Amino acid sequence: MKTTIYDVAKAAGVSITTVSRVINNTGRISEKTRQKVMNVMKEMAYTPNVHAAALTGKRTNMIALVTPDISNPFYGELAKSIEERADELGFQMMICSTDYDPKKETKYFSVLKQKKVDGIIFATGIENHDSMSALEEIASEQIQLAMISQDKALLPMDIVVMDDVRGGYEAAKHLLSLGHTNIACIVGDGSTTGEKNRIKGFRQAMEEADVPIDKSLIVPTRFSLESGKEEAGKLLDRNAPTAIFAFNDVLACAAIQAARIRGIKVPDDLSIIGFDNTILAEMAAPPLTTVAQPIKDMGRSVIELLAEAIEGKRKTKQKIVLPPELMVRHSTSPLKPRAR
Amino acid sequence: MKTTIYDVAKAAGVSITTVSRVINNTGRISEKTRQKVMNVMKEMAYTPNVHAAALTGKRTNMIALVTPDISNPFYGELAKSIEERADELGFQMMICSTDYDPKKETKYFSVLKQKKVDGIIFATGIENHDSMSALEEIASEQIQLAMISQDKALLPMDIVVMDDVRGGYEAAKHLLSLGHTNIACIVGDGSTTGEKNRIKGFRQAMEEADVPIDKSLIVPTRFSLESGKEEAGKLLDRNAPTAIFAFNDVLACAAIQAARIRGIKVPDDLSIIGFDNTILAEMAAPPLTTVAQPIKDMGRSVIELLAEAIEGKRKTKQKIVLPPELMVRHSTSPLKPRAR
DNA sequence: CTGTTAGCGCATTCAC
DNA sequence: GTGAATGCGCTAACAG
Repeated sequence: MKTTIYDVAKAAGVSITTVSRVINNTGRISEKTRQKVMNVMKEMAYTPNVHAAALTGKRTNMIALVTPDISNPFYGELAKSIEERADELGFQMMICSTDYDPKKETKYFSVLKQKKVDGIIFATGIENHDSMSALEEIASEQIQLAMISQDKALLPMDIVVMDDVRGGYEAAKHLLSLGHTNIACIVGDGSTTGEKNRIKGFRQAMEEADVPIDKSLIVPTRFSLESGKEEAGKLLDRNAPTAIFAFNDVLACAAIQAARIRGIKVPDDLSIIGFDNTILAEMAAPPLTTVAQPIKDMGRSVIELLAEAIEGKRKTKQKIVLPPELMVRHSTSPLKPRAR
Repeated sequence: MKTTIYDVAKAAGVSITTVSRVINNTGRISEKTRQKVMNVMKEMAYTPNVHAAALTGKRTNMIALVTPDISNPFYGELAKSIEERADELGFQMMICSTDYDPKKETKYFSVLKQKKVDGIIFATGIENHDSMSALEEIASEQIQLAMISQDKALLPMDIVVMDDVRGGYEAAKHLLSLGHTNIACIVGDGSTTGEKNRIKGFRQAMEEADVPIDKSLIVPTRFSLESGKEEAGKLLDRNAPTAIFAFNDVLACAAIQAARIRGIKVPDDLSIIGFDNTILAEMAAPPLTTVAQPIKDMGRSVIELLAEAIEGKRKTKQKIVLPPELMVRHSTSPLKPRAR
């Protein structure tokens, strides 16, 4: 049978209180009995029952990552970086993939409350109204909250984001420096804070360079490969931009494909810059020039903030903004004098 | 404060047993009191404390997915398909990314035991010897085990794999049907059952076609993009295969890049076929012809098997073998008469 | 059909 | 320094 604290206590000739104390390193115990208990625990291969501990109010060491889609490389890489650091800090991670479904979101909040996770990291906005009330209960139960890669927390929580304004700015700047002025943007549905900020940065750079922005060159998509190909295709048929700023690597790949079908050469006839720097950027042909999000750092930062909050080391919420980094590869090139 | 089963019982004017019964749908209760209790629970927004329940031996509804690397699209997509079905079946999923580190593996096994997860799905082989003893304890504690995409279970467990022999066979067959005979294979370190079987299938097809196999055309890699590019490059410099069978999509992309650098056109001068059919296959330029693993089905199948085992519906272990599917895209083409 | 009671394994006052 | 006793919230005999 499973060995309990009683078994250990008996074998060590002490009370369960003493055993509990050496486990949690609380109270005062003589070095001698501590050693004895430790040895017995090792011999019996004793591991405390987490649920019994949780029942008395102890932490569960579980955190949850709420993400729209783990199969998306960006979230996959994010999850990995969080998991790595979480493991080091002694936390296990539950994955909640909402699949952009508000119902699933709400449902998950309910189980997270039940499971008494120590903290939750949102890699998605919280869109659903029903979710909000569930979330408020969660917050009132001492469960710590944090948000990553989004900046629309409706409740007080720690936040880690990248400087999207600067990201958009640098992307535009790069293209401008190569001589491009006829630049299109392939965006998503425009709802996320990230997108809005990227556009803002883009505008800023264009204004500084005194290049007017043609609104017909800003094309929305559903953030998917299919949708990206379609919209990029229409764009290329309609206008003739010499450069495209895609708001993520998937859309950049889509643009490459759309160009390819039309016999437009990247980067010779058309420069394309992506965003995120996921594995796709390396894989693409040609390899993608892209604005890198510091995924690893972002992941580490959130979980560290969250851990601090869980341990009660800090009561004030914090916001960390990390800088983007331009990765120049081979999908962008100087504007050719007689291009298109 | 958190509302407990006592609060509900009091408010409903019944005993906690009755409440427990309606929660778990056990025993016989009059429809009337059941309704009453249900209403009260809803009004009070009561959710049972999972830990208290677990303490009495009830299931935790937690399962764990042990994977080498969730940031790898293949495992990401696998995780997603498992999570989706798990959610439907009422299970939450913990992610354990071992990062190919035996120590982390062992450590995870220990916490999984503590947490009393209902079941564990291995998407990795179990390599570590220390892990084995930990695993045996786990198995002895009623925790159900399953393995996916690998077939080297050291303990009895349910298994879901793809027919890799056939996958290798179909890849070779496809290339042969296009007229290729000078075919190279880019493999990994050769350790997994999947690889061995793919080679086996490849050999089989070649033999049937009476095409001799040149062993120098089988090049090992570390399964990474970098390593793949390097080895593919050496291969192309050294021999001059007209086709390459890469053992996963990452390696296929690597081969495309290596060819590109050398001015070798895909698929005109060189046909390349991948394996897995991850998002990379769609993204690649040209889009990759590849042997699709039925990731979604595989994921669904394991979790369903596991759930059955957890619910005790079946005592005998089962093995499901799913068929691969050839996805013809644009990275392969008929051998040109005067090619290279 | 419903209620009483005794644990599940552990943390935590209080005493000693 | 150490231990006995109590309760965390729930399930499962056992009685009615």
